[in-house]
Amino acid sequence: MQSQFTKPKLLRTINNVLASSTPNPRAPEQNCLALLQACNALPKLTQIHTHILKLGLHNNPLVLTKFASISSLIHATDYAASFLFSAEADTRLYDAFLFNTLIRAYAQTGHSKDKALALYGIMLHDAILPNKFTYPFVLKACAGLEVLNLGQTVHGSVVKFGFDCDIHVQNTMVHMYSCCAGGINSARKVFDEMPKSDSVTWSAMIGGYARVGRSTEAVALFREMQMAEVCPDEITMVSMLSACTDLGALELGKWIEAYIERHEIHKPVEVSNALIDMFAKCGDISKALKLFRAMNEKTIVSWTSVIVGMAMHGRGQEATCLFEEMTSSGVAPDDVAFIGLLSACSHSGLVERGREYFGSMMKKYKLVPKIEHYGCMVDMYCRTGLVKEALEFVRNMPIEPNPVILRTLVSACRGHGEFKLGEKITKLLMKHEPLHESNYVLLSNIYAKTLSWEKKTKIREVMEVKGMKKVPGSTMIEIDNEIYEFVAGDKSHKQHKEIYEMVDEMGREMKKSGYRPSTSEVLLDINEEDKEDSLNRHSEKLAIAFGLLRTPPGTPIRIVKNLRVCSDCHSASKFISKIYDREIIMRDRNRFHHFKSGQCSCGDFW
DNA sequence: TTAGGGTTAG
Repeated sequence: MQSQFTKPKLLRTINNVLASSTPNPRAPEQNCLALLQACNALPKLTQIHTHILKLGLHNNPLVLTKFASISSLIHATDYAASFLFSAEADTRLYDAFLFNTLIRAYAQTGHSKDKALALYGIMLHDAILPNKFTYPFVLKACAGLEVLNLGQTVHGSVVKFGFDCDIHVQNTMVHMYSCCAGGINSARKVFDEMPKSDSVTWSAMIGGYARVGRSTEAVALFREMQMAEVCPDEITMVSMLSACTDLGALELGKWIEAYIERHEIHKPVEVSNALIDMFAKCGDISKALKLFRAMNEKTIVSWTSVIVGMAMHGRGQEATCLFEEMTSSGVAPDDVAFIGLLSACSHSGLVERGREYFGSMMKKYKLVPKIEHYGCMVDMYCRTGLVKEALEFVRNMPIEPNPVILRTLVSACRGHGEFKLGEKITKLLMKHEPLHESNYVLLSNIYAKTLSWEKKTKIREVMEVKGMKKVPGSTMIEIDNEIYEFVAGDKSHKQHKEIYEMVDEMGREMKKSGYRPSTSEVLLDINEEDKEDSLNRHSEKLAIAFGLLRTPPGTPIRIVKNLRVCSDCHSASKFISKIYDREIIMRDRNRFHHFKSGQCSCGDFW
């Protein structure tokens, strides 16, 4: 459109026709189409709109379709829709192509996907038969809105109208189901029943598994894809890299990188971004930085990925430098970049800088802070022990604090002896979210800390009655391209005997070096000896023991914990890194810990 | 004259 508009001849045409009081009566339709072709801005569109009405073409499907398509190109879909679906319009005269044009426009824009579905509803109401192009748009809208029920209804129509053998429609169906909460198994069912599949089909399913955190299945499916001799493309690679990132599987990630090179797979910016994110979150931040520096074209996503990576590795200072470099290079930060930046300040205890950046969001960059940004600030105050400031900040927030923020406050209260206040906030939370298990866990932990065992037991009983369970802590380790997962007290592994012997040996050696188990962190009403035993069976220690057994001396041990690392395992890892001369790289829910020669990169601040 | 899968945070 841009190039057409700059053509002076077309400009003259549009102005001449609009100025003329007697448009060519023999070809009003062509006249309008030519006008629309040359249109690239809303003021012109409104003039053409008047023109269409003047010529009595408001029921001409050809003109209306062109009107809709041009409108969507210049982001004026709402304007077109209000004209096309005004009270006077006879929408029964419209065809599928006309509807598709608007549905596509709405399905592709961020906040208007519901309008795409509304139009599909009108289409069915007016008995206008959808065609094979309608469904990919409609399903995309369902995927974006994550409306499983509606998606299932649409699935029914697809079957009813006989479009269920079209591979494009089926692929979007897999995508739609995999985007909706609780829909992943339906996605797999559609996937399994497809008579033919291509790289899009496999990427949609692999991406779906990666999205819901069933990354082991994503990896398994990629192996099946190779067996089925379907060639993966760059999009499959991005999905696979997401899965590696989720699993913390550095070796597999490196293999994917090599695969891309070996098969000369096209490397658009999204692939590089996914690689940066993978290396950063799998523990190799220097490689992530190296890739980032080598990129010719950097997008806001590239910058944000590397900033977040730095933050996770406790290099907050460097994260802020990268942010400064980004803005000087002319890339404007968005709200996601600010979440990365603020969490970098939070993770590195840069309170003053965090405050300054938060202030600059509105003043300098005209961005309105969202609840997540307020959350970062509360997190920052709480981590640094500034509980009073955190409470003051929440009181002065222009928006209501969400449960995430309240839970951050409660944790801080527990950590800094403000038990009464913590209890008060938690009870408030439980009123609002009676089925959210972490509220109960928080309260139960406060009772454990204040040695109120009776109250704690009662909470646990309530949880049991309501059928809630605490998410079990687990630690993963990747050895020889296999991923092993341990939970506390795990005996499911073939080598569990050797692992427990190793754990005992580790305990003896650590005690010789001055390690004292932090039994105060064990929130159970048991004696000291049992507490020690319970600490030794933590998933982190089991994974480290397994790593010591199965990897060559002197090589680093990389482990991934699903929750925040416990303080005893944190302290034990320091001792182990020194005693066994091993670097231990641990990713927990929030960040990385690099243990080396008895020290941790986080400086005990996490 | 219209179609499908992908990257950053939470």
